[in-house]
Amino acid sequence: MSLSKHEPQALKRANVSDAVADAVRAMIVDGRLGDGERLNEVRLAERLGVSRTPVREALGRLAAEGALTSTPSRGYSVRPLTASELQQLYELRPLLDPHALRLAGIPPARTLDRLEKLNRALAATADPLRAIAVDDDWHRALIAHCPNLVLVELIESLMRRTRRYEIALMRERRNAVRATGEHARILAALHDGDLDAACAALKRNMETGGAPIVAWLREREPRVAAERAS
Amino acid sequence: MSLSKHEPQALKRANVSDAVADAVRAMIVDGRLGDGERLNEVRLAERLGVSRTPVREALGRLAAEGALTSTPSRGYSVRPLTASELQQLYELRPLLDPHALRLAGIPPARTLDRLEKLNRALAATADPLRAIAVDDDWHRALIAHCPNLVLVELIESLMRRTRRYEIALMRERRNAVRATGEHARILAALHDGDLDAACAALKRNMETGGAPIVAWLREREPRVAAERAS
DNA sequence: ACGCTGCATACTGTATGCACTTGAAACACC
DNA sequence: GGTGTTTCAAGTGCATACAGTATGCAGCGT
Repeated sequence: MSLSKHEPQALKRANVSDAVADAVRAMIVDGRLGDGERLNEVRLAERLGVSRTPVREALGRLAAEGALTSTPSRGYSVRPLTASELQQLYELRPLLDPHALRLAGIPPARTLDRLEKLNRALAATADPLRAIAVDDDWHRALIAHCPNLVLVELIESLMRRTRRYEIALMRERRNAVRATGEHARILAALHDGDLDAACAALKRNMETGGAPIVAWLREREPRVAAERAS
Repeated sequence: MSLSKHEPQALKRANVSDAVADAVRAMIVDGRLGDGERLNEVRLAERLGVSRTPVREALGRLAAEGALTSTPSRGYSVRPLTASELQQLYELRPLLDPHALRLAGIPPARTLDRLEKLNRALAATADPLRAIAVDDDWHRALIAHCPNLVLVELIESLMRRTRRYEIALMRERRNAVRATGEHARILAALHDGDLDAACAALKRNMETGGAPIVAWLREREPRVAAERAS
């Protein structure tokens, strides 16, 4: 791990604690902090060049978000997701995303253009990590016009909670599975003005999306548990 | 520290900050803290007999949960829900609850017994505030066997976020609207082993449930805005 | 009388210090 | 050699102290 001991990272945001929260969030999703890893408050504070207080606040908020767990007198650690919990997260998307799309209705032309552009970018992107971000953006754009913002925020939250494992898988297996074909079918239905068909296709897309990641974690889980036991 | 002459909260939990979070949560739902009200850290700390540090941690976590908002240099305040946001919360229940029930399947006999008992208690409860709790319990019990715990937790979170307004309405209008009839229809379908019918009835139940609260807030909203402007 | 400016106060945001708990290594004992 | 005990270091949890910022008010000027 690259640690610049004395000069902290940018920490641009107004509140220091928000900045710390962002920094730790980033560490979690991109794998610098592994599953179940314990966070040392003083080291974190030193590394970021701030005191323990804003660090503790940030960690508390991340715990409230579900990214960390706090065990009494032992501080915070990265909350590991079980394979079954990850599966449950993915199982909600076939329910929520089509509903959001139905509420959003057929997107306007400029959004359809953007969706096609994003899908071409997805096909063209070599970096699998970048592909994950583009895929997320595609789904975000698809439901951008949904009037139920609580639902949109909910879907975003599901995406955030699963992203860490998608990235971890992509780091191991370099071959990204792209859903460009399924996206194209959804777009075709939308162009035809067939909202029902688009929602059905989106549902299928969401049903298949999570399977490889869950399978990967399920296969990997016993190994991790064994490591932890030793 | 001056021993508090008035110590309203037990503060039982192991962590002080958790206890504070619970206390503030309770203050919000039962109306001691009104919409948009600002929280003074020192007064809160004194009243609960602790220092500011755990208070700040608790407030930060409540903000992460969405119960409070933090405005820079002005601290935390109770996050008011707009009528439309409240409506969006209620609009998700007809989607989520039936799905959870379908995943749960027909409940075992002892759960059905419990549901009928709760429904009779709902009909018999005079106190409208107690009735809200019983109704929530009924819906919790209905989906208790749902294997997707993320979904169950999600529904609980929606219940928490709306409860404050249900209680506020019940305080004004003392007449509670009981859904015992709709519950009975759902139970009848479950007794018949007809899961589809039960889910459909539950969907209707959820579609009608939120309307009066949303209407109440929508009617009340301009008045509140005017008060705040003055 | 009205508005503007500067000051005082209150409160938030951050840092630091202290006590207590926990985990583990060293040690004694079996 | 293995096991139970003691001691000690590391680290969290809470309290307090300090600094920066917004807000209300008084006084001044017009």
